[in-house]
Amino acid sequence: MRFHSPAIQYFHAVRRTGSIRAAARVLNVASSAVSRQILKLEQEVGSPLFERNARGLTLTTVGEMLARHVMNVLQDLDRFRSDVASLSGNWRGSISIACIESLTESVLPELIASHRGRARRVSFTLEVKGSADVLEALSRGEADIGIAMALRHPPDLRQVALKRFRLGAVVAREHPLARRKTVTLEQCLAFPVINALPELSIYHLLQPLIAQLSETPEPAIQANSIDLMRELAARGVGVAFQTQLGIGRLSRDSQLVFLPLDNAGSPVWSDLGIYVRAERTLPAYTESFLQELVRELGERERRENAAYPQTS
Amino acid sequence: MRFHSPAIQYFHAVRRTGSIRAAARVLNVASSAVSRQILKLEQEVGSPLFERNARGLTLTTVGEMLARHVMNVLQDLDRFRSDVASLSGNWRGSISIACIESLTESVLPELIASHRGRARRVSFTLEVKGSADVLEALSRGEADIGIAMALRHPPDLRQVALKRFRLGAVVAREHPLARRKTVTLEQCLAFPVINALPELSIYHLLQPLIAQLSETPEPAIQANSIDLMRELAARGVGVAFQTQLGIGRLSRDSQLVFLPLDNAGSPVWSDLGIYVRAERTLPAYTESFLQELVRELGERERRENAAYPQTS
DNA sequence: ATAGCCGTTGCCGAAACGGCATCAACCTGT
DNA sequence: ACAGGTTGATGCCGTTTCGGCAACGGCTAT
Repeated sequence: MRFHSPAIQYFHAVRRTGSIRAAARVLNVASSAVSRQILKLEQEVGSPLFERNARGLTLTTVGEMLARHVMNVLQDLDRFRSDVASLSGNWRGSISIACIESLTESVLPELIASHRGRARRVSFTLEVKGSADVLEALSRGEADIGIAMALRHPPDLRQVALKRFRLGAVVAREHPLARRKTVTLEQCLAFPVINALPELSIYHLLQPLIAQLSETPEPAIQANSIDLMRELAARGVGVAFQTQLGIGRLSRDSQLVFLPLDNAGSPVWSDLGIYVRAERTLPAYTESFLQELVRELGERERRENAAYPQTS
Repeated sequence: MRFHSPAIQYFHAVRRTGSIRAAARVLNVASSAVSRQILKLEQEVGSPLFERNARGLTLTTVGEMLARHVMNVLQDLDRFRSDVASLSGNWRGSISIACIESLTESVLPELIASHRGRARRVSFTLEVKGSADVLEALSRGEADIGIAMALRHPPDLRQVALKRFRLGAVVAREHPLARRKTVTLEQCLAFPVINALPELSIYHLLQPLIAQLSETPEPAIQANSIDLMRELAARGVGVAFQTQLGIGRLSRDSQLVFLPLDNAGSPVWSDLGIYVRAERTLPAYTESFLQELVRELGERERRENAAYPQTS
């Protein structure tokens, strides 16, 4: 089903790999063929699409415009293909998800397992990144669905849903704070804390609050892995900070306790956004999974806010 | 700038014309070439795209899916082209509008004249149709912007804006009703009325109200042209019904009087929708005009509702 | 039956495509 | 400064694809 000019796919491959020869290797054709198609494209557009650097190619402004168009075409072609396939009962396809680490502990595994139980023919590609990288992967067409902290998103992305979860302290069951219902930041800083490094968005949520405090907390542990921070907290090393999304299993085993943060009487929110490329219609199977994802996150948001009502 | 496989454009032409030979004439190629490209497409999709009837071709279900994809591709290609052109200062393009008759008297002419004054390189194609036909032309990709009565629109269209205007009676200056501020339907029916035929949406707005009345009005004049009905009213033939949108000029000359309809104390609304194909990003110059259109209609809506406040 | 339109097919020349070998330009490590 | 590797571009040539012409069979309306 290749009824689009080879130039389109060649251009797409060159953009992704950043090199004509690398693209040729991926495409299993001679590099000269790729080079010629790119030259032909540039001649027809009437403007160079790449800047020829010594080490590979970089998109020009016009090139980026064409990249957008080509991405729209290829993604819509995918949708068309899946539409045709689902017509003959072949409900199959592949969904690529880019998300931040908070989702990996319980939300995504459970959701995908349940979805695969119903639709075996849908395969998944999962990539864990920082929030900014999630949005960029989405923009570059390397993922279908993105889940990230709700930063300001570029206009080529569409925010499908926005869910807010309470940020809280995570401590071991035996920790002195474990009996409280909520904690303030000051109370936490009396103990060793496990801080997030700046590459995690938790850092940017907490830093302004810490800066407001008079005393500077003693440095304890800094890490860039939510998973690692959680395991450290479980072993009583200190107080970690995250949303309840990431501690489902350990919390069930009663090893960890989640204590919502109380910042001068008001909760500290962590906003999670679900994103999709704006200029795109999703294949039916992707749209279906997306709906489940939104529903599940909404359900968790509701449950947590019921468990820890704002007036506490 | 033809970097898409000829099959795409051939398919598009065949879908529009409904015949291979007609498409070949439009494309200035031999019919055999078109036939072969269609056959090749069907082979690669693995399913027939057209039903070969004795008199031309009709899309199959798969064919309609491909038509959607091809429309997305070609419309997005247009946007890309205009993006590139506007980069080098060539702000040019063409906007195709399908709208109902109410807009032709004053809204569209003024808006287009003013827009052309600023952007000479943008050309317009205007087609006046019934509301249902406006939506269909939009779905079929034959228009960029559609203005129609706000019916239930198909999911492949996006309602950019919804403006409501009061339906009213239109009478000549000398008409006995002309001194009133508002009128009821019964008051109008005491005089000869100029009815809309069912192909006009005004018919469907008024018919339910007329049906509620005890007496059946005597038939006077029925017409399917808003323009004609207005001119008849101006000559004192009877009472016509429409929104104030269509009587700008004659009203300024004080030949016509607009009397908002009062139906048991509440106004009769005529909802006007502005539509665009959903799976599409508009070229910058089209988007720009669309914004002006929405703003202008919003302005008129505001002005009229101020002139005839609901509590009258 | 005839004339006209329809889509399809065989044939052939023209254009486009891809592979191979080669070139000049550039970066990198010594 | 030099050699080795990598980059994209180009000339040559066989293969594939495309498009025009003419003819064929199927269908409709007169």
